[in-house]
Amino acid sequence: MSLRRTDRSLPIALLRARETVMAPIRVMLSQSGISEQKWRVIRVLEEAGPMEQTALAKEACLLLPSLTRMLQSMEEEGLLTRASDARDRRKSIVKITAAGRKVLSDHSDESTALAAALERRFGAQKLETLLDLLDELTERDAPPHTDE
Amino acid sequence: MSLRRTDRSLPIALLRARETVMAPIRVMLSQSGISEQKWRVIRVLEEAGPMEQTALAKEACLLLPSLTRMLQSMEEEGLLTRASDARDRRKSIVKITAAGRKVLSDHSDESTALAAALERRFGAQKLETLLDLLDELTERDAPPHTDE
DNA sequence: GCAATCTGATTGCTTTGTTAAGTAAATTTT
DNA sequence: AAAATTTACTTAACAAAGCAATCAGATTGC
Repeated sequence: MSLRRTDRSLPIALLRARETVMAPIRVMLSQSGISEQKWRVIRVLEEAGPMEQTALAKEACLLLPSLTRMLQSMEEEGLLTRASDARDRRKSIVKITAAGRKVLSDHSDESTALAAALERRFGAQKLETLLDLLDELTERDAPPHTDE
Repeated sequence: MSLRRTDRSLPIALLRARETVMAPIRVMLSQSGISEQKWRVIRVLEEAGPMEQTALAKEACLLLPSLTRMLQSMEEEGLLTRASDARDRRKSIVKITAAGRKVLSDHSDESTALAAALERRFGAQKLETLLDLLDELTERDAPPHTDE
């Protein structure tokens, strides 16, 4: 039995790195009572525009049942709207509202400052390299698939 | 308001990358009914030896309350033991058992194979670079701390 | 030596994750 | 076109995460 050292295990290393990076962001978000997940949802919506839930779930790294529940409360809070697609009435199109955008803009400066602080601490060049590697790893293609 | 593109946001990029990497591992673990979190706990315990819960929580990226509850069931399952420290009876020292080690060895081969497959797909050199960057980012030192 | 504070772990409550089942609308098959 | 299948989302049920409050054992100040 010879498992990798945990700090050379990619899943664990990714998780630890994320915890480090998220710590100050969690502080920021907790002040306005918005969860990490809701923050991701509105960021994706703002970036990608109105979209259906399945795509949104994928982009925001959430499972559809979790998303369904969250969207219900977020709709009640007025952060977004849902409307069923005219062409395909199974689909519901989610769209960010002005109030949703306001949540983003309320935290925009601080969020940018945090990102800048990280960039200073870690190095702009390294950050670019890291992001490139992560994007490449994530590659929206087929999964590794070794067991067959 | 100018937030980064989500794929250039480190927290989101880390999360998406992790989801990609974890997918096949989740398949492996689900077959033996062990959760991702328990897997991390026994890996850390095996690697670092007996340790108190606060340190274990940090290494395994869990909050103490979550860990407390997990340890209760893992102790019942015989994967580990808890004993209160003689010197400081607030602390409880967690130690992996033979049964706990067996869970690791049961998945050792497959786990190694998955890691190897990833290495082939992604490139050994890139993987090394990525792990180095992640380790450096995680750096067990003070957090960024910009708000003061 | 006792009150106040700090630390490590636990418990309670709400939200989220997870799996499975269910519903409704589209698509495919025959 | 009716039946069967697939797709998109929802609901349900239960485990786990996350946060706040609590408890017990140590430490510190007086």
